[in-house]
Amino acid sequence: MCPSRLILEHVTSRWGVLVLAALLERSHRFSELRRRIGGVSEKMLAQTLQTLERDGFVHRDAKPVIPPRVDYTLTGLGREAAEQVWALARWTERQVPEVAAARAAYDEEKARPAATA
Amino acid sequence: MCPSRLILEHVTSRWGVLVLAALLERSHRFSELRRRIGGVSEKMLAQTLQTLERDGFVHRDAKPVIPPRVDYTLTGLGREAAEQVWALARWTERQVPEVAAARAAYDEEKARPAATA
DNA sequence: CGGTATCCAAACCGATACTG
DNA sequence: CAGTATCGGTTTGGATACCG
Repeated sequence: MCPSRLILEHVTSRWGVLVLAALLERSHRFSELRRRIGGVSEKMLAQTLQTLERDGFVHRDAKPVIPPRVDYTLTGLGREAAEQVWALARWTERQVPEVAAARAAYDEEKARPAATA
Repeated sequence: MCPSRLILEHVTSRWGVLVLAALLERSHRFSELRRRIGGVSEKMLAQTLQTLERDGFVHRDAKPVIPPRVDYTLTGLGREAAEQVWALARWTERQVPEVAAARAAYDEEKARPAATA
């Protein structure tokens, strides 16, 4: 697989985008992220965060206190990535109507038994 | 799921990016794409192309000749999308060394039983 | 040539239970 | 609070065989 694919992968993964978007606004604690994003399991959030940390996109700041407190912050690389991905997501959102129209046309075309133009 | 996710999904899917990149250069026939991309099964290529066509990113031009000849071309929307995604992929490629370094540091950190800073 | 249909293995992901 | 471990359902995707 092309090397960049490995990065694009988590950058565009289901939860990766949402984590990046949340952190683009400000740092978050683990449960804050979980509540903020909504619908993500602890497992997936932890996994996503680990991958992002591993690749240098987020910084994990674990404070040795009780109860534990861990803050996640974007690194410089992570901020750049988040901005890129966020821009793409925004562009995509603007195209939603056009895509919806294309889908409708496509479905109608397929539904039609034959003929017509 | 957020609506834009559905579009981002195929735009950033394993083969979607590669198809868009290939078509960004020029139109391709089905088997041309298959050879060009390499490693993609007929099934996945067909599926990818159908999704992209359905959403209005590529135009499918089937000529009623024997043997069959089908050309795939980017639509305006598809070209925009391809450029965006391609730009992101290029940016990603430039960051590969930085990410590799981050990974190495991360792995070394994990390998270390304790101490040091 | 340009697909579709079927089968099967692997990966993904959520729910749950448990730990430091 | 911030995770890890395990299990099982769902989805994904490749190989193969076949059709127009």
